[in-house]
Amino acid sequence: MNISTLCLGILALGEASGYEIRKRFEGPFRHMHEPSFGSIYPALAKLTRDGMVSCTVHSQEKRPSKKVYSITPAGRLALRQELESALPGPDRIRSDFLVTMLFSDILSPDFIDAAVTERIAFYNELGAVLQSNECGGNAGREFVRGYGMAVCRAAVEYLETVQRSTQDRETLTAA
Amino acid sequence: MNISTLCLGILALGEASGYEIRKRFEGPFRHMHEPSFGSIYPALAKLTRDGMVSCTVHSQEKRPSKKVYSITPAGRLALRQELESALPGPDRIRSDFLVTMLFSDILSPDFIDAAVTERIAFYNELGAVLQSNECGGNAGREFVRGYGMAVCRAAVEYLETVQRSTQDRETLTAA
DNA sequence: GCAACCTGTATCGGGCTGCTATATGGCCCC
DNA sequence: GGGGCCATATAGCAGCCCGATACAGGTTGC
Repeated sequence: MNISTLCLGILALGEASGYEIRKRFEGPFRHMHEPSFGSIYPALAKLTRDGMVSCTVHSQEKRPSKKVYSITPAGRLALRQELESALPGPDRIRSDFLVTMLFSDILSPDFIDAAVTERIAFYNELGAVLQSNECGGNAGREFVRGYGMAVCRAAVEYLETVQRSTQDRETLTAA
Repeated sequence: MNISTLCLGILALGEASGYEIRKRFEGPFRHMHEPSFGSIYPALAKLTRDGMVSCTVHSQEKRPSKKVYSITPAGRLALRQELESALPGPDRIRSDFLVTMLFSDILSPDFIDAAVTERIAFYNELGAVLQSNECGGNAGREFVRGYGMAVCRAAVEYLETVQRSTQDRETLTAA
């Protein structure tokens, strides 16, 4: 799965500009992928060259004009073939947080505590964003939303349990 | 957080070869990072050049000889400074599975069902690997293990709930 | 007997991220 | 009122990283 396929998929749900595609992965989809502008714009250019999408320039008042892309029938076909060509592979994860925690023995307890506290706040916020995003309509969107919420909840629960047990230990040591 | 820092951290837990570093991220750590050989070997070469690690060749009978790397005092200092220089940023996730599910409306129900079933099996297996890995000793390792297990459990629960409700709907439709 | 797989190191192409540039307008604060 | 910062919008580039490949010998399995 490359960024071209990802863009094609988003455009299958409705036309959008490169900027708008990126924005969709900041709100309620940011737990599944976060493509950068540096990969989205070249991907759209290539898709246009290959006839998978068509592009029309929309002039806007008081804003820069934007290029709105629409998926073509050829694009829709290619998208289905690409997605169904194989079962999705395992998620690629790079968690700086978990790496930091893995080496917690050589770091200061205050730093570790701050990292955990920040992470709890982060997942609480993400959970709230997912919950408030009613979105409706599309079953796929609902699934992704529900998945994100389930994982967020589990992460917060685990982090809070660990934090409480750490605090208890400190209280005991102090006493 | 780059691969150099990651390697330095692993070496802070004990000396290892490039191959062994990779292996550690296949078993119980594969939910946090999966660095490739193509990034590990250049990283180790650079760390050696910079005096962060030292390298000795171990000849082995009936096996290729290997280069075993050890962290130096300078490396230990640099690792702490690097890790404590900022709180860890958000996880970078690329989930082909969630992307596929997002576009489930335009894919065949059989394919979606197969993808969900496969994913349940995957997380069940990962959960089992994490559980069986007693590891002990290091608090960081315990934390990462517990986190992985919590997330796995939540994912499986959610996926199974969705799958059951889909089956119920099919039963209703058939009746 | 030979195919398939494991240990082990290393390189290379290409994909992607993060940063920067560029242009324009709105908002806040001093 | 002007300086700084943020949002919209597109685009290019350096550098990091992944996946594939090469190479070499050993072991397991049929």
